[in-house]
Amino acid sequence: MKNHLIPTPAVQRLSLYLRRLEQLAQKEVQKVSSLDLAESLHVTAAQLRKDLAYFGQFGRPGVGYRVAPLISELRHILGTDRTWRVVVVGTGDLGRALLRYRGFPSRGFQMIAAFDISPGKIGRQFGRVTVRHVDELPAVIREHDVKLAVIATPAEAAQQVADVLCRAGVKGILNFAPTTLQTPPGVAVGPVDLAASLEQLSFQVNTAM
Amino acid sequence: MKNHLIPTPAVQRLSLYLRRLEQLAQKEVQKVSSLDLAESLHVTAAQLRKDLAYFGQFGRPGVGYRVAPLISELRHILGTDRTWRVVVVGTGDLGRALLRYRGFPSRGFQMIAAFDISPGKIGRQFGRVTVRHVDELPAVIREHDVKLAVIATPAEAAQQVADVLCRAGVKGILNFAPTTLQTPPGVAVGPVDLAASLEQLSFQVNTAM
DNA sequence: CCCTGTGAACCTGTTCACAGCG
DNA sequence: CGCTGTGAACAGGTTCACAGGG
Repeated sequence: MKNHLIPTPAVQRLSLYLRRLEQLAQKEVQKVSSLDLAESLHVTAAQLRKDLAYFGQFGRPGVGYRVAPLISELRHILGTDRTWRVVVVGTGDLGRALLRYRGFPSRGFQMIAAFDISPGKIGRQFGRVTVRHVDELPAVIREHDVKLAVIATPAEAAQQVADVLCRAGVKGILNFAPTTLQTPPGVAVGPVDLAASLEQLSFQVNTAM
Repeated sequence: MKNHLIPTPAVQRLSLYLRRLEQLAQKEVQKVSSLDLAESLHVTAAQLRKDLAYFGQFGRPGVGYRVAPLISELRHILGTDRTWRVVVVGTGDLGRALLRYRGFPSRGFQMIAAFDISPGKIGRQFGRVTVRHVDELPAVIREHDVKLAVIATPAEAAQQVADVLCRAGVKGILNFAPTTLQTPPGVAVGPVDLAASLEQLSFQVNTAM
């Protein structure tokens, strides 16, 4: 609903809660209090309750939250109560690892196609998809109504690829290329900078000494 | 110095600035204004200036920032004006991709060893390192005075691995396993949840419709 | 009595606007 | 005159503390 009333960090934590809840469900835990759930995630109980409260009333005073229903609610909020078809562009080591990453299917993401520009890569099979030439991108995206894409190309190619993706109707891009993408309004970008992640650790370790 | 006066998001943006400045340096750009630098990164000029100002006065009024010196300053602040030795634990697809990732060495991170527990993996060569048994972890970490590690194991193994790393003296862990790690004070964790990153896009795409 | 949901207080981070220097 | 550095105003998020329901 009023999306901009909800803090972005709160939505990010929703993913964190969901992940933990699924661990609990696997252990057949039935219910959990905000305190129990929060403390294992380095979050305060009050914050967890507030985060959930942005979206509705899912708990019972005096009892806590029932695990299974809350999982369903969170999946619904995050939009992963359905399966998203995803394409991967760039089939270097990283692209291939993402194609085969086991954590995606169970969370609602299915890698349906991979693209590269190198003749040596095209036709090869990674995971359960065969690599196609980037020229086929728009056709595949339209045919399967793909809304999400992963960019795992070198930085130099990333913007071009993003342009093609946007023109073909993709609405969200997870970008592993170390460059900032320009996209039209309505297309979300999730930047993942692996080197930057290590840099942040470097900074923290450095300043703690 | 007074670390807790500096907003965490500001430090994260430092990585972003550094990345862009290195692109500019490669194009032999000599100087840049806060406005030019900021707009290509979806950040405001005022924010960029304030972020830098937390650490010192690096620009010249009327001129802007000189690219090369600012790169040096940022590297120094982030602690990447030296090379960090890093170990990777877990040599599945993702671990191997990280071992070979070309973006690390140029940003100050050298992968010096890889570890696994599966007999089939041990002894194999990935990138320029040979996979060793996890039992050798403490010895290698102490021998090379390793401060940073990457965990790319299944979730079930991650906490155990983290415990070993912490006991051996590692001070920062980049965690790709989909679980929240418990670490003693003084050990920083950088969580990277790939599925969660896609979930955030899913949420954004969903609520934009 | 336990635990949620929530307004209000608080605090952290961002934006504004301008003084001041080259 | 252009652009930085920065206090002051503002906005956004988090924590507190408690009312109220099972």
